[in-house]
Amino acid sequence: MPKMVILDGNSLANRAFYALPLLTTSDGRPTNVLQGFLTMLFRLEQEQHPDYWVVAFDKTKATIRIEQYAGYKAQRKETPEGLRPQFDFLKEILAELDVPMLELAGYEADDLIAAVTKQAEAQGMEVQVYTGDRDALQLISPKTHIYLTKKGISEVECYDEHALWERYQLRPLQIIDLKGLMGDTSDNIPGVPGIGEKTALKLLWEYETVEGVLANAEKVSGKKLQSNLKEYADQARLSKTLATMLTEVPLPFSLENFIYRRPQASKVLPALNKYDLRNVARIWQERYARDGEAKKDIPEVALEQWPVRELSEEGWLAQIEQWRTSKVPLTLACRYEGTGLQGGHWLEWGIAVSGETFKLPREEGDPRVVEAWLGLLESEEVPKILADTKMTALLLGNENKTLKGVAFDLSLASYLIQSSRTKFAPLDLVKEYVPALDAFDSVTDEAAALAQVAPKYQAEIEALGLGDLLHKIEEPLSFVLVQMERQGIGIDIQQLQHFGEGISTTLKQLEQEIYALAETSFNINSPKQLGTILFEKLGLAAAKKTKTGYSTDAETLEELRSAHPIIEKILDYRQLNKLMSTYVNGLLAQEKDGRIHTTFQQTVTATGRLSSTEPNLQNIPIRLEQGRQLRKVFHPTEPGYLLLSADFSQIELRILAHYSQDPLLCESFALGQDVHTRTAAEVFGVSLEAVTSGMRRSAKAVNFGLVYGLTEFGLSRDLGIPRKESKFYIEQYFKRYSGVKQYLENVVAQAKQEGQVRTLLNRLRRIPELYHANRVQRQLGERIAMNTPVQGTAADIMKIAMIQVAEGIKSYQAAVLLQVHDELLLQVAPEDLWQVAHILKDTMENAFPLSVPMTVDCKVGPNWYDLKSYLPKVKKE
DNA sequence: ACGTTCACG
DNA sequence: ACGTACGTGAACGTC
Repeated sequence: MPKMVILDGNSLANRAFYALPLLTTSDGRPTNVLQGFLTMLFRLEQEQHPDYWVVAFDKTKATIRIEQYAGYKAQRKETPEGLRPQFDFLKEILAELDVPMLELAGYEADDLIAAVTKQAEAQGMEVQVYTGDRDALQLISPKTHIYLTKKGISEVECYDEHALWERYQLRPLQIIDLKGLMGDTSDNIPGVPGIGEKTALKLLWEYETVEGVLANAEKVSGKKLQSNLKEYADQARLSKTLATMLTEVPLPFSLENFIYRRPQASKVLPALNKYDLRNVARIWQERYARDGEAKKDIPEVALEQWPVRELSEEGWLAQIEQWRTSKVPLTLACRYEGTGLQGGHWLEWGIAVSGETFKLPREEGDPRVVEAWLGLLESEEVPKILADTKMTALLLGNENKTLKGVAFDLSLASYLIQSSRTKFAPLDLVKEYVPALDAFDSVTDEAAALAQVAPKYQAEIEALGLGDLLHKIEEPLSFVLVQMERQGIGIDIQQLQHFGEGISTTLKQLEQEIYALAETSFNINSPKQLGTILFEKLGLAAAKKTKTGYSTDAETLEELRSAHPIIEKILDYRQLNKLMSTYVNGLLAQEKDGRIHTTFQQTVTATGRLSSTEPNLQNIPIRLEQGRQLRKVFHPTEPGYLLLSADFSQIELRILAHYSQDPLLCESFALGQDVHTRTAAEVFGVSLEAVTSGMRRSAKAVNFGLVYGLTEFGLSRDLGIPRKESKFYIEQYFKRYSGVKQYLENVVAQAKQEGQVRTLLNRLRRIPELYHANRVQRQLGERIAMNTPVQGTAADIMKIAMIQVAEGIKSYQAAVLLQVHDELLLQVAPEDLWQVAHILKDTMENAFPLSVPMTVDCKVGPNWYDLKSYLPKVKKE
């Protein structure tokens, strides 16, 4: 049954005005009604999911009732000063929210509500009326429920026939009689003098209606009451008439005008911000985040069943030929066994095109048909719409076929629209527009569904300006990642095992020493058991706590280093155990034919970076020498080849310089200075020559922090200095680098306005945290707003570089093996080293020119540990 | 399934 | 008074 929700605008606004303290915008406009009304509106929207909704308002002209009774509402006070303007503000915001409003000259909101209710009931709808006015209880019916505001405004109480009976022992229409007898001072309905709610109820319980009461006036107890009923009989009848909500209103339009449309974030947030309605914006944003971002203003798609066309072998050949020449986009679904790199292979294809589907199974298929089909998949000319380009390309690659002609990748599109999404399976992609869908019945069903939602994704990509990012960066990048994953990186298993044996020996020793010092054996890997030993048995002072108990992380233990000899052993144990379990054992488990093939995830991070799994080759140790040794086991897959690494120098700070145009930061890069040294000179007010290593270290931490959204706490912790000192550094920094300060403030302010930020290449990240009820979360949102454009732009630039590098080195004996955010690792034949290194450096430095120069440092060597600088930086004139 | 810890940029 | 630097993935223990 469709659901119609009707709101009594005037009544609710009044309620809100009196229920809430008088809040104002910074320039003094009152907003408490807006806050109260909208809070309630959003709550009911979320809880009730109306199919139709409308807010009714009084029209401030003479109403029919004044013709009936000159005194009607005469006693009513002037609308209070603070309330009146809020009606206009409210209507303005409701318009932005696409909430239909209804007002009609000569009628009160009450009457409009009654008329809409009756009409909606007649059309078989369920009706909910939200009001603070008990008069509306007269509308209750099996189909209509009234929601009365409780104490505040956002709390409501639902009345149906049963609840009404519980409360008053009256039937809905008797509410009119109740008012006829007792009157209503606020509307100046007189009623009968001496009759309040108590007496009126008693009379109605006995005699049902005003007419019944008047007819039996002699029988009622109480002389004064009897005489009043006689004297004011006409007034009682008139009062009853005045209290009756009119249902015969000539509504100038149909209920279709009240169809619910999901408010659009792009209109809602600016409208709320205009009135400083931060709390309301927060509620909206939370709801919007919970519901799933992309659903916001997207209509659901009604999936059609597309018929499956059966073809003979000759028919298939003819059909494939027809697709080859017609070049209509084919939407593909693929069922397969195994996974991309583990020799997985396709089982059947679902093909959807122009309202029809086709199923091509590998098994019964005529080999000629399969060959022809694979030829089509390899054709650049035939456009394909796919759910997962990378997996498809890997599967085809397993039989030496090269996927070409990808016109639209739905997973990547969805990721660009909602970078926070976690599920990109075909069913998830379709469910975004067809929430009720549970499963696909067949591969043709899946292809048809994908084909029907694809235009929605395409439209959304266009609307958000993400087309170039999708087609020029993410889609081409998929193919580069496929090459890299297939190539893998060489790993020296024997060396790794040897490395592991050394660690094992040390670990066993440390284990025994720890047990001896603790005078008991326990599981050192259990933070819980370790905490008990350290802080209870050994009585060490617990500094931090976690949710579940004592904190035993390295930072905490470091503080205790001098307190007990066991601490140092534990820290060593932890470090070695990490190397052993995650790296030695982890990598050994992943090795195949002397190589490691990672999987690069292209739709995981919120910022646009890649991630690497099974194994993660983006977090191989480097900072500590002991772990760094591990890099010795990584080498080229081809004998005699060299590893060539290239990393962007200070890419994030350069992007910050570009964004902020801060003169000092830009100059520093333009002159090719050491940026940390320059920062130290500025912050400490000394010459470049006078910068000490300590000063540089502090400045470096500040520079790092900047990119993360600098905090006093973070900096003080990072440098191990008091908050006061870190505060001083930050102040000094922003004094000198005021352009950076200005930029960071601007990006946060803009993010709060728009609820999102973008990178230089237009990548989008929505930031619901900015509107979270929790302050800590909101501050996180601000740091995200500062960090994402910088980190995300770096990711964009690296992706462009990867595509160009892969293309640029094609004719050389070289391959890209890994990407580690700001580093590319290649292997190259010695004879091609010089040329490939030049191409690499040149391509990366010019992938996306900024207003400051980009510098790439190259290194070369036999393995990932022994790398020496190559192509030393050329001083620019 | 979740929390803690720690490896990387 | 609180809880904090941004972005990830893996191993392990605990529930």
